[in-house]
Amino acid sequence: MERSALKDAHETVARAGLRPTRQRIELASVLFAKGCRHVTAEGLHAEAARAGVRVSLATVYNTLNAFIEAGLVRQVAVDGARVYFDTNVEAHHHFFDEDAGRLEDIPADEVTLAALPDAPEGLDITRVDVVVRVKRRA
Amino acid sequence: MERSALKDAHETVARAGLRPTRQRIELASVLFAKGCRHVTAEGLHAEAARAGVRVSLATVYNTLNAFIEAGLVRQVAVDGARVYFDTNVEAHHHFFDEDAGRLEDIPADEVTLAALPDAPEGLDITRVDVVVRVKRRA
DNA sequence: ATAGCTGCAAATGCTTTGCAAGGCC
DNA sequence: GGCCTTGCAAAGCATTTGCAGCTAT
Repeated sequence: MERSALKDAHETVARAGLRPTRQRIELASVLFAKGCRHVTAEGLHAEAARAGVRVSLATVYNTLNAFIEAGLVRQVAVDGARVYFDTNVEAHHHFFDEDAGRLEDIPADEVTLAALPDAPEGLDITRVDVVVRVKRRA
Repeated sequence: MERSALKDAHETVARAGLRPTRQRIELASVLFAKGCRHVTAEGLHAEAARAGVRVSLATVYNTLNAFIEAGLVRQVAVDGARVYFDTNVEAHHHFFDEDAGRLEDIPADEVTLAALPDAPEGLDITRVDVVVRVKRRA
């Protein structure tokens, strides 16, 4: 872990209005080090451990939930069994590989929604998620 | 529960290649009685109980899973906390009310996907799900 | 100092499973 | 009769929470 990565992570956490604790900074630096990613809590915990970062799984959950609230990451639900956390908070969509249980980004401009119905009375649209489910060719 | 509804349900179950047991027939008749619906296992269990149908929650899960396998219902994952079962297996999309945790169908022809990327190498698209998230107006 | 975090372990909530008893062909 | 299904209770997972101790400001 380079010094600059930790410094950036510190800034990211602080600017999000969260107290920059050791755990949050280190998790942020693992999370945002390599571009956009899709991780599970368990996965991030394992990766952090591999990087020599000591954090409890409960803290990983608490931290990810705090990051969601702060708008640093987004939650993606595709298969009911587990929740994915997406470091890309820009408008975009997903491929979901049903065999591997893996998510992959689709840039927003590669999906065009030509028509969309109005939201039911009294409700506003907050987001439109498109999930393209894919499978190994038979 | 009318006799004809149970007879229809019996036929539905049998035609799907499942053994038409009392529980499956009764659950099918509750499930398919009123057009398209979105239920949780717990919800169906409660509704069945209200209709005087005795079934264990475990059997509701087993039955719904059997129905999925048989193509009678479809699973919808929108919020990670619970799984919804959709009696509409035709192509269509969903509104998801984040406040109420309720799903509502959007007919396939009200959403137009003008552009869609190719699936990654070696994978085929099995389905495209569009979820329009809505919220009470602030 | 003090309000907010962390870690552990226990609790929770949804879903599945093991196994004996019962039902369908 | 034989195999599949049911029901109950217990197990299993992913996630959350209670609480005592620690840490950033």
